[in-house]
Amino acid sequence: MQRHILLIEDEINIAKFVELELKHENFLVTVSHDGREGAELALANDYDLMLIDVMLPNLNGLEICRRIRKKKETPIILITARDAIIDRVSGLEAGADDYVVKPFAIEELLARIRAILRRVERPQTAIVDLKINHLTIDQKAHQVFYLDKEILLTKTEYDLLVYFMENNNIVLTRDIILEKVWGYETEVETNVVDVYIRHLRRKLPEEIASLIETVRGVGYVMRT
Amino acid sequence: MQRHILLIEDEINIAKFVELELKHENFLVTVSHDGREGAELALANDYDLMLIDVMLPNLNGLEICRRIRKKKETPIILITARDAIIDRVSGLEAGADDYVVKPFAIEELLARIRAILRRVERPQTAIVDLKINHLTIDQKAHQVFYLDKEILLTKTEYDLLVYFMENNNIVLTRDIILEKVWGYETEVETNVVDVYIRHLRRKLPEEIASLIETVRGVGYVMRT
DNA sequence: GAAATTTTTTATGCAATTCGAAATGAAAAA
DNA sequence: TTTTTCATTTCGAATTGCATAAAAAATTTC
Repeated sequence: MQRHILLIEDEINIAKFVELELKHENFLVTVSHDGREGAELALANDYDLMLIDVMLPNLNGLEICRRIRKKKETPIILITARDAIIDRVSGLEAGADDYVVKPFAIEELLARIRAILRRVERPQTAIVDLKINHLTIDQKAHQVFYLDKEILLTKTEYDLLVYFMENNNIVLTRDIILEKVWGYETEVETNVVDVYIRHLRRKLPEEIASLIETVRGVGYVMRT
Repeated sequence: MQRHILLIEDEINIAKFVELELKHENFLVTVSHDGREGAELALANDYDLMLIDVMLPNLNGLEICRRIRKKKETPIILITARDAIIDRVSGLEAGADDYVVKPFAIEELLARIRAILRRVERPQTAIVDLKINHLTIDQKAHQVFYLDKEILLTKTEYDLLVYFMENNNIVLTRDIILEKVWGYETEVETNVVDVYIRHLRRKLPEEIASLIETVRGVGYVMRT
C-alpha cells in the first residue's frame, strides 16, 4: 500500500534529493518550498506523514506543526539545523513525533519514517471504544451510538463529547475545554462552550444528557 | 522534585560520564553494568526514566525493554551503536520511547530526557483527595462526601472548606481567609467570612462542624 | 455561487449565590 | 452587674452565572 508523504523544505537540493529517495522507496511525495503554502497543503489534504523543515520562508516549521496538530493527528517529522537542541525539544512540544538533524543520512530518515508509520498503525487498531452507559463511541469510525442507534454529531460536538468521556468525573473549566477542544490559547470572552453543551444535551438521550452536570462557578463534568 | 534514573550501560567510561552529568543536573542515578542485573533493578524499583544500552552482557537492551514493557510504563531511552539503524527501529518496536546514537552529545541526551519527562508528567495532575475524619473531598470531581453521602456546597463554601482542610490546626484570620478564598486585597469591613462559616457549620454534619472552632479575637481554625 | 450546515456571537430571562446590614447572642473587661 | 467587644444568625437586595433562543458569520456541500 502506497503512502503519501508531504515534504516542506525550502532548500531545493535537499528537497529534490529526499523526494527522489522517498519515491525510490515507493512513497508518493508532494513537495512544497514555502511555509505558508505547505501549511495549507497539510491542512487541506490527508497525508500519511509529513516532513517539515523548521527554518522556512513565510511560516516556520514549528508553527506549521502546531497548526496541524489542532486539526490532525498526522505524524510529523521535523528537520532541524545541526545542534539546534532547543528546537528539538520545542519541536516535540509543538506536537512533532520525531526529528532529524541536518545533515542527516538518508537511511536514518527512512528508518524513522518506517518506525513511525509502523508505530502509528499499531495503536490505531488498539483505540478502545469509549463507552459509558449505553453510549459508545467508535473513534475510528467517528461514530456515536446509543443502544445501536447512531447519534449524528457535528465535529465540534463530537470532539467535546469525546473529551468529556475521556475525563469523566473530572470537572472541566470552560478555559480548559476551550483550549483542549477548540485549541484557543486566548481567554476570549465567549460562551461557545455553553452553547455546545446545550447542543450535546439536546442531541443525546436524557439518560446520557443528565450525566453532563453543571458545576456552578467552575465548569462542567460528566459523572458516571 | 528529584527524578530517579536507571542507567544500564556496560562501558564503564561512558557510564561514569553520563552518571556524573545526570547528577550534575540533579537527577538521582542508579547504574548497572550488566543486562540481567539491570533488568532486575528495573522491574523491582520505580524509576522515573531508564537509559538502556542495547549491547549488554548477559541480556541485551531490547530484551530488557520488552520485559519492562510487559510490567511497566516507565519511559525508556535506548542507547544504540552508531549506524545500527535496524536497532533503532526495533527499539521503538520493543517499546522504547526514544533513542540516542553513540557517540552522542550529552546535551542531546539531556534534551531528550527532559522532553520525555515533560511529556509524561502532563497527566500526572493527581491531586490527592483531602480527608479528615469521615469527610472526603474529591478535588477533581469537586465533590464533598461524608460517609459516602454527598454534601452539596456552593463554590465559595467549597473553596472555604478546602482552604480549612488544607490548613488544619492552623488558626486563620478573617483577613487571610478573605485574601486566599475570596481574593480580596482590600480590607473591606465585611463579615462575609463569618456568614460563610455559618453556612458551612450548618451544612456539614455536627461531627465535622464542631471541628471548625472560633478563636475569639483572632479567627477560625479547623482542629483535627 | 446558492443553499445548507456548522460555528460563533449577541441578547435576555431566570435562578442561585453572594454580600452587606442589622438584630441577636455570648464572652471578656470594667 | 454593667459595659463593651466580638461572634452568630437572619434576611433581602444586588449580583453573578447559566440556559436558551436567535441572529450573524463562517464553512461546507452541491
